[in-house]
Amino acid sequence: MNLFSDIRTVVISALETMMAEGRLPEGLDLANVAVEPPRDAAHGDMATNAAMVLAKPAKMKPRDIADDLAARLLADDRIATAEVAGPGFLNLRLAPAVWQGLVGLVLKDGAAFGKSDLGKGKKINVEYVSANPTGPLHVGHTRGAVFGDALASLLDYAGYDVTREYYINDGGAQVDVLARSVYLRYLEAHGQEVTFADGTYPGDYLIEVGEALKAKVGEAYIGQPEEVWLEEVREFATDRMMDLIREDLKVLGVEMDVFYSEKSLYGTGRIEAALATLEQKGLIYEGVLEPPKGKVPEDWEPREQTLFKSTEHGDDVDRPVKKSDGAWTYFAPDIAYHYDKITRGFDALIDVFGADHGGYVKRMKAAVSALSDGKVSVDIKLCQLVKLFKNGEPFKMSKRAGTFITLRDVVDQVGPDVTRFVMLTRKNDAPLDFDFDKVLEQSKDNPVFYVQYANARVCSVLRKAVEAGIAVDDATLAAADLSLLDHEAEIAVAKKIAEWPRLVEIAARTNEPHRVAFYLYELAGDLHGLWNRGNDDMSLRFLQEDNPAASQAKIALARAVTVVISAGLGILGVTPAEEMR
RNA sequence: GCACCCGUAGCUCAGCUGGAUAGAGCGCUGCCCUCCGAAGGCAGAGGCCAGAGGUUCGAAUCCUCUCGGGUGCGCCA
Repeated sequence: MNLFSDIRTVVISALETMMAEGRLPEGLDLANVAVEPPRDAAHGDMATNAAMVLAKPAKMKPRDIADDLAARLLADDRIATAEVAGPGFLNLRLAPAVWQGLVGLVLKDGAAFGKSDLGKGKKINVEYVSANPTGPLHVGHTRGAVFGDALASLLDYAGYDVTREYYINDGGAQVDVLARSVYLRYLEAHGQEVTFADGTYPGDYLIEVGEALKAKVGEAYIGQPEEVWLEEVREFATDRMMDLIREDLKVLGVEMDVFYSEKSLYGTGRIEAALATLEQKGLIYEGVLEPPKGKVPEDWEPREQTLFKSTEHGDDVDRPVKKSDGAWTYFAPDIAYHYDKITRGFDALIDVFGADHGGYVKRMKAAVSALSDGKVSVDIKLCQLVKLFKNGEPFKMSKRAGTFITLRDVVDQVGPDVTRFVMLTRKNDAPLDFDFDKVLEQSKDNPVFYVQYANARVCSVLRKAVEAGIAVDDATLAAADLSLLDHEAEIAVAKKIAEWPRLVEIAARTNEPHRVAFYLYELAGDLHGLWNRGNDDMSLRFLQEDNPAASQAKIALARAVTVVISAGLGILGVTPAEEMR
């Protein structure tokens, strides 16, 4: 249900009739005909650019097309007025009954209002977080986790078949470092003095892992060389770390469908298979890369290695998949992993990375393009840094000083709902300021509070209505006489609600869940605005003394707002508040 | 040096994947509460959309160049 696409259908069929009747040339391309809300509400409810888009190919004046079209559109009883304006816009006003009816529809459809079939059930894979299993998640991961999770929910809402996935980097050198660090903690648990050299993880969170290892193997590894224990300690430690990470994600309300192990790609022929596929396409060769321009690494020397011809798929230089010593580079299992996603039948892939991985975007796109012959789309979303503040003062993080902020720290202090909402109040590619005090402030400039407060206000009205003996269940409200919603301020709120399905589609098309957060802020603002007008004008109050019919109509509108707020917050993974405390 | 992201009100940021007179919050200015819907409300000022070209009916949005900021840049992950 999307009023804008409904009206667009009316416009398109009118244009087709005009073509059939010879008023327009046959075979015009109508793809660019749009029906949108005008920037200025004074222009009407909807505007179509049809006349301007078609003027040139039809070799006609925009006004002539618009006049003809206007007359035909007026035949639809939903359309009250159609006026030609400006360079050839056709501004439409809809009958009040359309907006009033919409309120009833929202109450009938509930959370389904706004759902879209945009995705047409296509399989889409959203990979996010994918933090190394070497420690707890920190603030930077938090943003990626929230963004990816909200994006996945948004796409689900927009009709995609979504898989949420986490890639565990458990195959590289960093998990060896983890194993050695845990080994030190293990020795420490046995009462030995240990020092943490550079290149090990000194974090306290490994103490209990060392103790757990002691409980498991006793003294078996003491004084033994790495060959004896490295592999088992590595597995033991990464399992522990993944438990920790899963716990962190759970606290934030993130639930993955798939945890995919990098290690599972090694020794199973999968990396070889992926690269063989590239080789068949003539995209693998032995060669020597040019040194990077500008800042040349001091120890740079030309070496022959196995390269992927990523330049044939839009990259700037070819990328090594094997080191000069014959071992795989990090890129090789990544190629295999994405090949695996392709073979699992996904129509589209999304990777959510930190902004510091911006340099890998082109090569990953090249790999997926090559492996799928361009059939599988990849979008790579980069999340910018989170800058922490405490009461307006920058909050510097330092591992050594112990002021390292983890996901758990943030959630413990402000709760999962606030954390998630705030993380989505900026575009993913814009840096985000997160102030521990301001996000908990109960004021209008805190969007989290403002949206929650709107919902809570309506809940309060519903409670009071029940006390007054007025039935306010959704079925009753949907059946109320909604024609009583005749004030322009009330209609304006209904119009805002009508934008919801359209916004969902735009946000899903652009993979930008922050748009949902901004929309909810505007919708909440409209509700607060109507509430405030009730201060001056008693007739605009939701609860009308001794007038159950009017109360039900007005409460239906308020309730419709919360239906949309709930749906939107649901996408963001935020629980709507029923009262503020 | 190259690539990617960014540059919009004093500040923090939206801006419909090309639409009409570019928006919001904060801050600023002015007005408004003797309880019952003020954890505020109403109104106002504030802009060369970094700059210059181009594409077209139409550009903050697309293309090119310049300036300014961030990030990344052979075998690390």
